[in-house]
Amino acid sequence: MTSVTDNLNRFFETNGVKHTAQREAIVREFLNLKEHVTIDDLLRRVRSSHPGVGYATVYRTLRLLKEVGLADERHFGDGKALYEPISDHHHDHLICTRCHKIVEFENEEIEAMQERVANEHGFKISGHKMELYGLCADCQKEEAKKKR
Amino acid sequence: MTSVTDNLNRFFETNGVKHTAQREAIVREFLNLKEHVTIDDLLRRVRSSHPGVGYATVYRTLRLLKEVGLADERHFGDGKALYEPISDHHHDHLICTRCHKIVEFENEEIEAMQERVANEHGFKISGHKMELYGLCADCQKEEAKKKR
DNA sequence: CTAAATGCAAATTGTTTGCAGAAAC
DNA sequence: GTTTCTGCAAACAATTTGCATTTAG
Repeated sequence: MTSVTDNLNRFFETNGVKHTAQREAIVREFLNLKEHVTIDDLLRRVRSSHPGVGYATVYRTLRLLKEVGLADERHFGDGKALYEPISDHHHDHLICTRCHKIVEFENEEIEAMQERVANEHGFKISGHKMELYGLCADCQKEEAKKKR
Repeated sequence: MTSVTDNLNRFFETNGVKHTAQREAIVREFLNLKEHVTIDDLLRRVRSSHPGVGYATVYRTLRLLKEVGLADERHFGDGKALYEPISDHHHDHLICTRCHKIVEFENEEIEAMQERVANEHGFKISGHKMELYGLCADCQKEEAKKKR
């Protein structure tokens, strides 16, 4: 089980990556996330302890994190990208189309089947994204109300 | 089974949508696609028969198609959006991370299981996206060569 | 001392919008 | 005739890059 600190060290040990205060702040803040962030979210958090950090540095650091395999970037349709730390166990997303709540889940069986399908097409899988869209329990109720 | 012409008619019958030459060209070209296109791809195709059509018109028409439920927009990581006609049977994507080849597939079992997982979380599903990333057969060979 | 990182502003890219003229209905 | 389109150019938003300066190793 890799801890946040492990990953942080792993990050700075990568070839010629220098250890600066702002990187430390960004990477640490990011790796502790359990949720998705936009660049602005992350920058805001980082600035609360390190004012003066610029957008460019966050973008650049996030790109590094992606390259090292510690961050995942996604686009849920709305303009801006969302980032999340790649955690030990992979998970997928259930997204409510009404209130935009996001629930994470994982399911071994589905993953196994994905593997099989990929093999049938000659692919060797390295990752995947799966998003299920629909109404969450609360919003189903709300929708039912509206119809009355 | 809805045909291209059915969908084309359906499109122009939508509330106050006017029937213009450029729309006809764009929509027809688009609905006949079996693959994904970028805006540029589509514009290029359309211009071969209707030169002078502008980007804006393609963007606007594609937005309409999305609203009417005839087009699907996605972002596979690279900057630009890809569009594809929504066909009768849903499918998912296998994407080669090296040559960017895209293979479509469908799998009933996985879909059934997605449904089940969603139910467990109280969700009522209306759609999903699933993308498997990895190396296609050809690129696996290429990669093997490189290592020698 | 040297190579790499920072912050800023300017540049780029993909997409959207305002508007005057042109078509559709 | 009125409303909806079109094409263009200008506007925008997200992200990237160039560069002078600072900082880590």
